[in-house]
Amino acid sequence: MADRSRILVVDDETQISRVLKTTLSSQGYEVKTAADGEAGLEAVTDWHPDLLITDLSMPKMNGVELCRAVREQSQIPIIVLSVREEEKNKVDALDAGADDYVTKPFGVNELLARVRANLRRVAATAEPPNTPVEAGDFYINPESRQVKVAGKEVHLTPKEFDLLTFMARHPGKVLTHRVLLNAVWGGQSVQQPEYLRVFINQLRKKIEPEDTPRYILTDPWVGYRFQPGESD
Amino acid sequence: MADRSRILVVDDETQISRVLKTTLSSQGYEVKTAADGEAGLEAVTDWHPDLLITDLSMPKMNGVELCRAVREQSQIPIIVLSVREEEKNKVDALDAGADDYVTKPFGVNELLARVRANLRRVAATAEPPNTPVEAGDFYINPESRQVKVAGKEVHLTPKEFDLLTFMARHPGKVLTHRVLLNAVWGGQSVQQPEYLRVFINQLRKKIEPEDTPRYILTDPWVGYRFQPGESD
DNA sequence: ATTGCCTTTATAAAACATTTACGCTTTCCC
DNA sequence: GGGAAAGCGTAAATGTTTTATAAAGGCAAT
Repeated sequence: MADRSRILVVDDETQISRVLKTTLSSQGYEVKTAADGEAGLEAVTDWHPDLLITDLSMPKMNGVELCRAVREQSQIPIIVLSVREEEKNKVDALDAGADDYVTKPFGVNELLARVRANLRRVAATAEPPNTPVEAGDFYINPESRQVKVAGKEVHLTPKEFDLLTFMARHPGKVLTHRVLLNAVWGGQSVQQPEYLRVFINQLRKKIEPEDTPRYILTDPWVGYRFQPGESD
Repeated sequence: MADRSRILVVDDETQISRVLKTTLSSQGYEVKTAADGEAGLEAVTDWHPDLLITDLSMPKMNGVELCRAVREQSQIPIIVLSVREEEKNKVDALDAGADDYVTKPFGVNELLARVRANLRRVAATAEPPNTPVEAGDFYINPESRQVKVAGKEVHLTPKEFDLLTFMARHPGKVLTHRVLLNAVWGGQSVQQPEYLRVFINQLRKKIEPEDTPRYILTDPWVGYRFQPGESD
């Protein structure tokens, strides 16, 4: 990442693509453009951009579908360009995995600010995957796959372990069903929310000391939240 | 933006235009006037004002049409001047993208307060949607879905959360029923205004410390307005 | 055949959204 | 003015979706 950040722009209006390319290039970014969703997805796979800017309405594959497809393979920030006050579509896009949206017509400076903000955010998020997680009452060692809760060792099955580890890496945040399913079972799976309930339940039986959950909290209609213990 | 803010006044009554120009200029704003909607739109395109004040009934192009046309190209705050008899038009204008309204006859200080409030609001707009909203007594974190009011945490259901978040992102702005319903329930929904009443009520019960609303204000016949606390 | 784990299925309970109802106030219209 | 209509706040009933939980079926490794 010491290199220049790569930005992929997906839009069927060549006029907008060209303006964006010029503007972003002048800021020191490396820029590529694609004219529709399919080409965009291909470019994500081949070129590995650090950030994706995409229009919502496009031929071949629209913005929401593109978001979903990209999320199958990558966690890069996605900024969506939407027209007018279509709050609902924006929400769909955000649900599909987009990180941000900018409403057309937009100022160049606004877009640049969003780009910087999103690149900065992921830079702060990156973490070494094999470091032990220590938080509150929990100690999780990914290498030995050892788990201790309040000093006591607990035996977890692989899926249980993956689930707990992922949640422990994002303490306090609400993790939607989609995110959790994707993290543990991978993108292409049938992704049935039932899995999640079953495994959350099993995890709780092994982890929660009392009857009412204290570590794994449920946010109805949204997802689950992991609270490692003591303080917030 | 270190420059003086530019304000465009669109009104066919030259008497009002003149008064506004004098008043606003004395406050350090740079002011231009236009006598009808078409001239106003042209001035928006050419002069790029930071804020627009417009009358509703005008020759050539009325205020509602002007709002819609301006919104095609710009997100600047729009304050609408309306008279009692034009209640309906006022709501139309707000739906068409206006941010605020002042009813004639109005006091100069009232108008100045609205101008300041609306200029201040746009100054703080280039944030990704997942950044926490901090305003007045409120702290709203979309990522953890955590809400704090005056330091105390409050649990909100998803719809309540969506509603509050949307309002908090547009503090001080008049939000019509249509806009709110659209933002929370989406366009194609049945859009019954009853929903809004019920949820506003529930939000108030969870948020308002006293009996008389302080944060969520109702604008009768128009919609609601969110005031995060302290000032204006 | 046994064991351990993942996947399904089934069902009761909980959480939430929607709808209905009603008293009150404000506007509208004659 | 005065009655009708519409908007608002509020509480409560109803309906739907989501969740917790147990348990059965399947598959691979031992």
